[in-house]
Amino acid sequence: MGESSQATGKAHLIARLRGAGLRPTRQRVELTGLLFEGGDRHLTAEMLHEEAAQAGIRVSLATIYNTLHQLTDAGLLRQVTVDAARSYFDTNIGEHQHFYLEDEGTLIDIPGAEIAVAGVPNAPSGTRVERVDVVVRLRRD
Amino acid sequence: MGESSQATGKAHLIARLRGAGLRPTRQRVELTGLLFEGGDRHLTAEMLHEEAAQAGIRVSLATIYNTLHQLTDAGLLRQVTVDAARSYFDTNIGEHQHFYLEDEGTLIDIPGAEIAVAGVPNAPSGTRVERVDVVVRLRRD
DNA sequence: TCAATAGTTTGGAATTATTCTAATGAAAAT
DNA sequence: ATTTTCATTAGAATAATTCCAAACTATTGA
Repeated sequence: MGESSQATGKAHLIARLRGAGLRPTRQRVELTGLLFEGGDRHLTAEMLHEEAAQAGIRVSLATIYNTLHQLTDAGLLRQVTVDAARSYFDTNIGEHQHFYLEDEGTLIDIPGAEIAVAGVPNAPSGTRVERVDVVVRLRRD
Repeated sequence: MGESSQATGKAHLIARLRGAGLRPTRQRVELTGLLFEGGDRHLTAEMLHEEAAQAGIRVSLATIYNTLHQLTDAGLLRQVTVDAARSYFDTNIGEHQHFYLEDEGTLIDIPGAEIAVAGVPNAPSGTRVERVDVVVRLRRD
């Protein structure tokens, strides 16, 4: 019963997908459920695939990739490039930056208000700044 | 004559490799020559391999990768992660940041003095900050 | 100087993340 | 209900990178 604000907010998810111009297919609804109903998350395609499997959701890896990219293009996810080996997708699309724990491959958000980059030179002519990414790389000591 | 500061500073290259604890093999000397005798550069393994080929240097791609990583570990190169698809290696190891032209996959240095990051929170306990990377992503407009 | 040792290079196979493809299935439009 | 459009899927294909075992080279010590 009672579909609390988070759990199983299916209608909400469907609206979200529609808003992004995406058909609310079974797979997309279930994946966006996993993605957006657990606070801020940083996941790779493999991680999401695994999580879907655990949850009993049948989705191919190809669809995982498709969906992650579509959501990214729609501005509902942000792709984070910190490790050449894999791509992370961040469900937090607000302004913020990251700590990256290189030893474990873990990302931690740094709220946008706390951090500031000063002195960025003008973008070369013919280009515009799309985003400024800050990655604070950490090592266990 | 004296081997001007740049051109054909073979002895210099050998000393550099020795200093890094690496045997000055033919391949390493030639590759470090390409890397360090042309100012600040940003290259991928494939780019260096190609460049070596052009210069008539016979080296396998495996050795290119080995050498790039060894030089990186020795602190003579800095690996730059801006694109999930490939790794760049930067011959400028001084403090600086980068513009990244996403449309062309090109990196441009931003001198360290010009840019500053303020408000980085303390590193979580048990970790230390290894480096703060700033990437200003550009798009053609 | 030369053999013994330790470290290096190499081609090709192997691995890994990701993308592509063509066929099948499902949602939207008529 | 049917057609049209878009999505999903398994598996093949790609691309960057790493691994491997054999062949080679620098260094060391007699």
